[in-house]
Amino acid sequence: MADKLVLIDGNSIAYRAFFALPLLNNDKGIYTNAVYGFTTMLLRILEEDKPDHILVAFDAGKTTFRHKTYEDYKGGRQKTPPELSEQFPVLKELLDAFSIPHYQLEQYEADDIIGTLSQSAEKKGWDVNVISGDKDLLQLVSDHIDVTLTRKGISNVEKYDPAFLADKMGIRPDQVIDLKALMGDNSDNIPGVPGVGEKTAVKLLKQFDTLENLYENITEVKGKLKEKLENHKDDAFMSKQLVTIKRDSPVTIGLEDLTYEGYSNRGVSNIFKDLGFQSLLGRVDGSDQQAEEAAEELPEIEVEHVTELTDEVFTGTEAIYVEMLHENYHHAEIEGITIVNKDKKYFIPVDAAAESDVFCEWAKNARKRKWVFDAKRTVVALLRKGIHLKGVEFDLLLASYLINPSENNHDIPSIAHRMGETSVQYDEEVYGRGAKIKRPDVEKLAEHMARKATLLYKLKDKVEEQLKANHQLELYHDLEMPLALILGEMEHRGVQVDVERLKDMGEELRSRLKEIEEQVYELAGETFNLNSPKQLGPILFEKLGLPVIKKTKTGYSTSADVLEQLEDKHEIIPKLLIYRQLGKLQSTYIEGLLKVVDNDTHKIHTRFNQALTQTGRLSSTDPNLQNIPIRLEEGRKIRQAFIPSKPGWVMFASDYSQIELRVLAHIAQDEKLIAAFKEGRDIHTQTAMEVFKVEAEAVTGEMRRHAKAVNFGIVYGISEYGLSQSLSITRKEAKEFIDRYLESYPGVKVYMEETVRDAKQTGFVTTFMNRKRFLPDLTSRNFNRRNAAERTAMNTPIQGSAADIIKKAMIDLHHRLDEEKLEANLLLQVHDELILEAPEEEIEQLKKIVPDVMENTVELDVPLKVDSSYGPTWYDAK
DNA sequence: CCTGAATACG
DNA sequence: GACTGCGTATTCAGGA
Repeated sequence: MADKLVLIDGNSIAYRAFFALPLLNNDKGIYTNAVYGFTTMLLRILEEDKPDHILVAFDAGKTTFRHKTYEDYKGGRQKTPPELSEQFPVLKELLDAFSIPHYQLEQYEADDIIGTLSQSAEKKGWDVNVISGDKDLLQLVSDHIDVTLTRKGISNVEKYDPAFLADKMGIRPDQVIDLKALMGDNSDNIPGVPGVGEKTAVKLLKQFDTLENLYENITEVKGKLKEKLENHKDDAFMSKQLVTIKRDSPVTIGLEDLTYEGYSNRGVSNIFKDLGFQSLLGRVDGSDQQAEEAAEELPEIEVEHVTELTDEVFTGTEAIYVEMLHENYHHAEIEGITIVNKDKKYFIPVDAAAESDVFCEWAKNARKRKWVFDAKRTVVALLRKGIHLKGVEFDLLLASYLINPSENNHDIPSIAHRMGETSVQYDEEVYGRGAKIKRPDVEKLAEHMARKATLLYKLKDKVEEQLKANHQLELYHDLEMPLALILGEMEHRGVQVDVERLKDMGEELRSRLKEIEEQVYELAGETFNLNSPKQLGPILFEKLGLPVIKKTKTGYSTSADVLEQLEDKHEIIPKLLIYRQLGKLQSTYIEGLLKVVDNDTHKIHTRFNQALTQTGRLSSTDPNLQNIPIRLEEGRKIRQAFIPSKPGWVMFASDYSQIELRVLAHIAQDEKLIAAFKEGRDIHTQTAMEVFKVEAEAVTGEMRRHAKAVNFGIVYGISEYGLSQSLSITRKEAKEFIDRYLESYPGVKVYMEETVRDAKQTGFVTTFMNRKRFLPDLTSRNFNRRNAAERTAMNTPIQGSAADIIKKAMIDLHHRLDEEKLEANLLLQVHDELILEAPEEEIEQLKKIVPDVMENTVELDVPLKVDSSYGPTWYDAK
């Protein structure tokens, strides 16, 4: 096989990576985002392309030979930000660690180096892959030279060969130069012919083939275009000269210098550690060996293995850590328990603990203080063994989440490493990952667990200080910690499921799906995998000739909103929509739920993730019980399978009405919005009256629908485009709506502006209860990122404060049910509603108590409104 | 084993 | 001119 050479345009890729990734700096305070992005791309190239030769080419200095032709070459270009320039030396160090050659040449650009070397390589019969973000490089494409361009960001790439280029742009590689000569390039300050864009240029080239030929036959061009071409003939030819990549630049490096023989794992992982690229460590080979080495560097630790427990083990305050090697603590086997206090470290087999009165008494004594990581996980797991853990006073997981929800690794070793404690290995290093997870010998296990438990001790004061500085102690102690225990109870209790009902629905769906499937094949004239958009696309848009509405990066979009627009164009479309709808029900909600129902009890135990969302909401997994269908009747029937756990009981549900808009009214202190809610008016009608300037009687259904969309949009941090899409109106009309909305509710307008301004100052936004969210992208130079961050700044205090409120309501309700000695139990929380099960006799009381608690858990300047309902199944609680 | 498209919820 | 509404989870196909 031919040798493979990869040539990377270093500046271009670093530049792309820099703007694609948030401006993160590592613990040493140096910016690393460009280096990081470059590295992920490099690792992928090495893994996928497996090159025999490689080079990273860089631009040299400020001036190039092109400046002699044209002084203003690359003029007007923004100066490279210093945050990026400072990363180039680091990048070169990193390449050295990878043993990858890099090269630059005075007076020449990376393009010319690549152009020259790719020519020589091609002559030798090598296959070349050029990697860049710059379309100019496409002129190098040939039978043996592919050019891979980054699209959005850096992970998203497109590989061009001559055929793909022809398909995509309609031109040959050598015409790329003529194309650029005509259309110019703003970023390099290449003039081209003003008024000629890509479309016109391609058209001209299709007709005339080359720039030279175009001007020879200029008489064939008509009108304004001809005039423009003639007036800027010189510009066009100079531009052509500028964009032509030199294929004979005087490089002092040869193909023989580009041989790549792999890198030293040790060197690369050291530089990764140095730069703080923890997540990439797993991608360099030999991590086993590395783990061993890391383990050897750990300080000695002495763990006492005990099976007979005595009171002396417990000092009054201990860290307790319960290990499970699998995520789902409702089923995972407990590997052991570690107790660490200021004196000693103990490892206790779980059965020894469960059988020990001393241990169980200690556990359930709330006056004995316990420090843990993930109280909910710990408590639920121990409960399965009959151990009731009480007196939890510190939860490192929740503390870490509150300090910065955007950190995505809230495990003990990651938190510790962030805080400068390296005395622990990552779980993956000790236990392995994914399918390779395995229990180490008990000595190793005990040591690793003890190290983690010890860190609870070490980190407690630090994180609590930080919570205090953030004014988050109340949020932590009075909201999240008590909530964790309530959620634990809910999860452990589970929800009863009517398995037979689910199976019956599944049977019916199965036959209906089969029927539709056959009809679709009939209409398509062939069979294919109906679940594959990739296979469906060509059938719809090529074979059946339906109009293409939207494309995805991998092909035609066949999403529901596209299909809906094609609904009357072909009989097959409605069938597809129904197939999708029913297929989702079958696979996710029938089969998916049946898989996780406990065979003995017929209950489902979800897990609520309390330390995940960026806004403070909960999420639910394994299964997700927060997205059980409701909007369409077909799907809603799934809820008939969720039933009370005892005969004579009912499902009882209470939900907040428009909590987010009410929260908005309160924080924005908008008088009109507040008044509307105080007077109990229909808020969407009210908005319609304001926006359309009409009386209540004159509000049509259409007007109300539009007003409703605007209200939603406002909560999400509206954009004209977003609103225009959701209402299928023009952007101009959408803008009109938004402007009129903000005129009508001036308080909201001020709130939106102030929130974004303050957030830019401080770098974060907060909620009612001082939940924090950092938004580094607010200062991004990337338009899209910045805009998205601004919308997030507007939305998070609203969504997050609503989350605070319902969480507090859950705690209050839990107390209240206790006080009132009711048997009713909380089962689920779905963002703005609570689902309980209760004896029928309690219905009348609950109808008062639950809304009472939810409505009064906080006092806002607007009333909170709660609607309740109940019935024999969840479906009926509507 | 991971990613992207699609679809479910608030 | 940027190509776009906020927050989630699961399933399937398809490519390493």
